[in-house]
Amino acid sequence: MTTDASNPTPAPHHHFIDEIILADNAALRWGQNKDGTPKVHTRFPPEPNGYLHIGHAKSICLNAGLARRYSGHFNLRFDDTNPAKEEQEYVDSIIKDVKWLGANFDAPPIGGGLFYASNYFEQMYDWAVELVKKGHAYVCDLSADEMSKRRGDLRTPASSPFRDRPMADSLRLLEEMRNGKHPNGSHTLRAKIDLASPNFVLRDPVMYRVVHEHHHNTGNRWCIYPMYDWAHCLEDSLEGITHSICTLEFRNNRPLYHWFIERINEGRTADGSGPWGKLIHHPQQIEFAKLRLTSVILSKRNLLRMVQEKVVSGWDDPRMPTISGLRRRGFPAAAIRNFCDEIGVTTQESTIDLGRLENSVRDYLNKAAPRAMAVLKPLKVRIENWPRNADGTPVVEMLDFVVNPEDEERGLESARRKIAFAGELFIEREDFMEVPAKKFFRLAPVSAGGLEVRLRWAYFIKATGVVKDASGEVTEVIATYDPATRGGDAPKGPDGQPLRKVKGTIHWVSALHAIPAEARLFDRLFAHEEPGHPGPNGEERDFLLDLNPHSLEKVTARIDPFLAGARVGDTFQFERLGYFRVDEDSKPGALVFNRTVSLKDSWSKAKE
RNA sequence: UGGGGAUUGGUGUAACGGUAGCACGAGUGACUCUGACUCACUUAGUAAAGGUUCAAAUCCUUUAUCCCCAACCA
Repeated sequence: MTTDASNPTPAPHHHFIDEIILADNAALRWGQNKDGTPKVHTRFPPEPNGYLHIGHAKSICLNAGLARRYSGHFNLRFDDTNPAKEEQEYVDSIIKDVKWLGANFDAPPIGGGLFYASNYFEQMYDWAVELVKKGHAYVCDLSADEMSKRRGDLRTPASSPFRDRPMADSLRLLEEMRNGKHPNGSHTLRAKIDLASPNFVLRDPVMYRVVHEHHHNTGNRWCIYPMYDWAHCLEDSLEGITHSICTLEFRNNRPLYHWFIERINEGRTADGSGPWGKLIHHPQQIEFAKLRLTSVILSKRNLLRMVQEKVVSGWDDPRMPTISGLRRRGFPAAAIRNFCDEIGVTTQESTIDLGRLENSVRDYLNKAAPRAMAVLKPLKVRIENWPRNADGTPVVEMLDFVVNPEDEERGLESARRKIAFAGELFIEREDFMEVPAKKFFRLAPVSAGGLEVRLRWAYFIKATGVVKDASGEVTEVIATYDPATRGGDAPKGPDGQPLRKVKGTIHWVSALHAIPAEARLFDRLFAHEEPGHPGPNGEERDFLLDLNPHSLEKVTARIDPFLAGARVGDTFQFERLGYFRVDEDSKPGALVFNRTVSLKDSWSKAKE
């Protein structure tokens, strides 16, 4: 159903990272490829400790997009340096999600490859030994608690009694740590930088800690694991990354990123003639503002909590902002990409209205999704003057239905299919009012001032009466149709113009033919724009207090029998209702549709 | 309290000393076999105060507000 041609990606917006790359390329700062083009190599480096979400999509689109734009390469790399939090399940889901988003790390033209930080552990260890030998690192015996106490504060420096430990001792202890001779928390390897630095990141940061734990990739080969700062710059260096793009909170870490590489490069030369061999590649770190969305939680910690506390059905609950949740909800990858491009890339933190994301989805699906008719909350309409066969059964007519009037290639001439009409149907309960409000263009009894309306692609009808149950609720509408309006067009006069017009067109399904299906209607998960916003006295509040109790509504809809053949993942526009995707929970003969997003509705807005 | 950053219409984002523009939203209207889509018009902004300059969103000074940093997380 979905083709890229039907939705050309708009020209990408230029931002400050483009400026940096353009300047680097002009100066050939990162050298050239074999064909002479300047090198550009980016990466997306998730820790496999959770599922990816829309915020990661911004980073993925940025990094892969830059690689594409500058004929560069893009890597997917797992920053798997903490076995305590990481799992294979997350690795698998991340690979799937990144591919689904179209960031082709494993295929030309941008594919740079799939990598694991854990595959570099041996090299990292060698370099750590090198730093000890160069006098830039030492083994510290302080416990985490003691180290924290000795961290100092804004005014006072940190301290460690092990800072001047002889190099030989540190070398021996580091090897013992690696060989499993020491328990968790007993020792760390620390960089010897500046215990009085106003930047806490530089107060002799930990490079390695002892963690006796199984690792999803390296198994039990290691019991010391590198910290982020020590590992990340080396991973980038080993992969030849030119532009290491991360989020704003790593700004304080940038000096350390450079410090480590510079210390390794001490005593190294371009031709390898120095005592320590060849220089290693020194990438550039660039920070940008992460995505924030109104009414959306985007922290792995809190998303994990929602999964664990079963506030949602799982990481892929269609209300979740995870990539897997959005996919299941029906957000196309191309729409997410368009969104990420539209919102821009800057260094100022901002919050995007969730409506922007939904608009990107509507824009895309409007062009791409075939139409169908379905009724969410049915109200029966009986057409009293509908003809019957000799045996008393109603006549069944087959009418034309346009598959997608927004199809750019063919417009209204696009494919048509047949839909059955037999005089008895369901319309949306909302499309009928016993006493019509002002500006209500839909069905209402003629006696109450109701107008003639069009049943889409079928006939003009007028409501002539209602049937009510004991409680006074309308259970059925009696109507008459005009046979001269077959197909939904009014008879035309000699000038070719229709002789009359109707204000309202409503959707319907044939009561004799429609099939039932479950429709899941979603609203935002949180009722407040800033979940967990501070209370009236500035006190902290649990973000779960802002949960929207009405974020999920299930209804039994009546749908066009044509949809019986729909498969999981298929997306349709149910006319006037929104876009719906067939959910994984569907079973043969029992379809489940997720409403991806509703159509804009200026009538419901006008009512308010 | 130290250090590092950020402030342009309701929201997001351009303008790199020389006409404050674009998008989204909102409003109005047109069109319409989806109250959708599309189209037209309207709306509204340089955080504050000083200074430099022929000229300041842009440079300088001060102030205000917000974000990040004292994990053996990333």
